[in-house]
Amino acid sequence: MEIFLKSISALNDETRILLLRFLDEYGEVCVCDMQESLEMIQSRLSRHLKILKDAGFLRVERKGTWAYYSIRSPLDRFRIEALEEIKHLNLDIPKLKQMSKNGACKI
Amino acid sequence: MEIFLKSISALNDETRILLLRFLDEYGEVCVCDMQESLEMIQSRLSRHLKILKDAGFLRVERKGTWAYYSIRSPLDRFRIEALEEIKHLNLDIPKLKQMSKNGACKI
DNA sequence: TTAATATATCAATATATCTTGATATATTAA
DNA sequence: TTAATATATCAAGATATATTGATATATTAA
Repeated sequence: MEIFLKSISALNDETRILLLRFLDEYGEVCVCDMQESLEMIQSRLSRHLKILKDAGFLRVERKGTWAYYSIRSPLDRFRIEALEEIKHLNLDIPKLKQMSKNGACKI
Repeated sequence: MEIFLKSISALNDETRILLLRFLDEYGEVCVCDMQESLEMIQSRLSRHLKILKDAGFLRVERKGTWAYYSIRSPLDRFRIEALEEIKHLNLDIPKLKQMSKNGACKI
């Protein structure tokens, strides 16, 4: 599918809108911390992160066992405006729980 | 639904992407001409036009029996960028058939 | 290499959206 | 007002997408 159409269908989901807002807020977050913070089961989270990455919104960096996701940079103007609009939605952003620090993550 | 989310779900359909591109190309077009040009049955066309209008992309002006649709102006930056992206998709735009002129429209 | 943890993918069901044909409403002209 | 044309909405089945639990793969440490 064309990348713009992919972006649109990626944005067309409340879970993914929240993921974008969350990462926009906290920067670089590992999957296990997202599971805790957003209270999502792993398969669901992983699926949506992949869709956002394939649509050009996210980048991943692996550090050992963990995968750290963040908003890709630089973004094109369409995606920048989309993130701007998402910011204006005034969503409730869950607090970031950093289980990965001090090795407390046992997921 | 929030207007931005409406825009996203409005864009998440190939038929509507084509309608936007078509109106971006030809300006102000009446529904009966769109039916002819795009070879869509009336109910389908009407449904998609309503979704695009409710999402803030289109405006309608009634002139007698006919309803003329066009891209709304001014548009916010997100929608401008979206239209720009759609332009770059290089879609095949059907020729405009103006049956409404000279009263030839008998749909 | 093995065990433990983290992440990705698969398959089935549930949910949402599109298309179509039928019907309802609106406008104009006779 | 009635007839004709244009547009909008409704309801049903068809199609696409999301969620979930199960399973597969990858990485690290012992």
